[in-house]
Amino acid sequence: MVPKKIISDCSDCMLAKNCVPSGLSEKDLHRFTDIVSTNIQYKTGDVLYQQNDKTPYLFVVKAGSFKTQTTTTNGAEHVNNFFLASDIIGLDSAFSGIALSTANALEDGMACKIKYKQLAALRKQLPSLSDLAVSFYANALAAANQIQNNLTIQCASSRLAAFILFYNQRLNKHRLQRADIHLSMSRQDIASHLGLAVETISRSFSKLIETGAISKNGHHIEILDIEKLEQEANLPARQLND
Amino acid sequence: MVPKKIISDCSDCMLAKNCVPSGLSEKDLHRFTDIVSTNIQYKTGDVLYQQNDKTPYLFVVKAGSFKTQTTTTNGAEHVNNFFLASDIIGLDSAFSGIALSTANALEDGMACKIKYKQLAALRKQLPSLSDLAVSFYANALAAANQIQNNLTIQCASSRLAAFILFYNQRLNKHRLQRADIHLSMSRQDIASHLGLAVETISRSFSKLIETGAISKNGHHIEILDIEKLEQEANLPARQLND
DNA sequence: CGCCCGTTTGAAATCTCTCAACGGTCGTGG
DNA sequence: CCACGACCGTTGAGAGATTTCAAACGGGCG
Repeated sequence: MVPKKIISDCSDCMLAKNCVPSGLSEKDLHRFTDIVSTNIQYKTGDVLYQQNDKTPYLFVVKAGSFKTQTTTTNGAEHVNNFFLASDIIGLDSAFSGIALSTANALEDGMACKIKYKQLAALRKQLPSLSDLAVSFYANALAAANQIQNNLTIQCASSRLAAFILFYNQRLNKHRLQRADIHLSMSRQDIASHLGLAVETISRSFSKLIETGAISKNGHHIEILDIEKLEQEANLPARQLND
Repeated sequence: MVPKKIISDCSDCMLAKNCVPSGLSEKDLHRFTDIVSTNIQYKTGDVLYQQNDKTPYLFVVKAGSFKTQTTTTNGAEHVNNFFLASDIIGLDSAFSGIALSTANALEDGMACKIKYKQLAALRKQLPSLSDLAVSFYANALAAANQIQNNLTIQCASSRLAAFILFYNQRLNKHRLQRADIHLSMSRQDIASHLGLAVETISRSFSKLIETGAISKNGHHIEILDIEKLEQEANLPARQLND
């Protein structure tokens, strides 16, 4: 008997259309399932790979959320990115094989682990995978540019507003359009990601609540007035904070 | 007669080892030269492509320097990136075919223009090009992460120091290790890129000069003490500015 | 030579950072 | 079951940095 179960792991996957299988014909799918370990469980804090270590894998987030962070020479840490369902972790590192950052789980979740070299070999044989790889990278690059833009917003509460909008937009890619957000990362992680102090993050949340743009209960955020939030994110510089 | 000249354009190119030809055998090179316009001249301010326009091309910088910038909904502009010799412009846009930013020349220079769709077709036929494409994207992604990290540096003069180091590092990829830098962009461009006010950029330059890390004459910078500059770039937060 | 633009410098206003204290949650241990 | 401590998040106050507005300087160009 053919091991049908392994194949169905990917063919039944809700996220297959955003993952490698979308670039494969049904008859080639098994060539991918041979090099992927699906549905690996991770608990809060579990590490996918460590900065400067060898990383022979790409990871696709199936459930939960993850973050990548880098430690600079002086010991300071910076959270580079957050990853949600269907996001691919390790695109910047897998090609060279050396991890540029440390990746770990923000909450209990699942991810699929792909052997990068073998995926590259497959890509060279199957033209459709080549386009898919490029599209993954192009999307990651576009997202990085978006984050860059957000980081240059001067006003702290605007930067936070932009972050919330960006996060919500990514959440809504894989669910019905909603306005409630579960922020799985700590305030410290948000602060590090946005280049602000923790206290400033806290105060910025309060400010966004005061204006009526959002409401908040712990790590649970609700967007009450998305237009107001967008307007808040687009403030030209430091000002209008009363 | 075969149009030998066009082929030699790329085979004689100093930057060929960093460009598409490095992924091609000699016999396949003509297939690339058919889809590239080499050594197009650009004058200061010339636009390669405009945000939201269709962009069927990738550009490889041959000489001079370029920038990409995005205009947000409120009209604010942000300089995303600067491009030097051998850099590829348009990786984020070419796949979708819609420009995410506007690209233009910072000074008189040259670039080679590649028809993206035909390059993609070629990539699907030639496995070595597939790896090359991924390596280009992985490098671009790593650079974007580096810029992200620099943007979260709190102290303005540290952020500028990190920018200068990053810029110098990129310049030195294609020249003998040197310490003199020609900054072809305006202070306004640097300010926009780093998310600071123009005046702050100016003052930060003065600060770096006072410490003896660099000297400056208009757009010409010289790194006098690279260790001091690195130390300056690694300051933990806002402080030590006297 | 004068004008325009980009850059630099000065001073005041504003925002963020830092330090500090407080409240709340959670897990542990008595 | 409750008390305690640790950790996270919030709020307050002062110090410090950057922004803003303003003006002066300098080089390039007509």
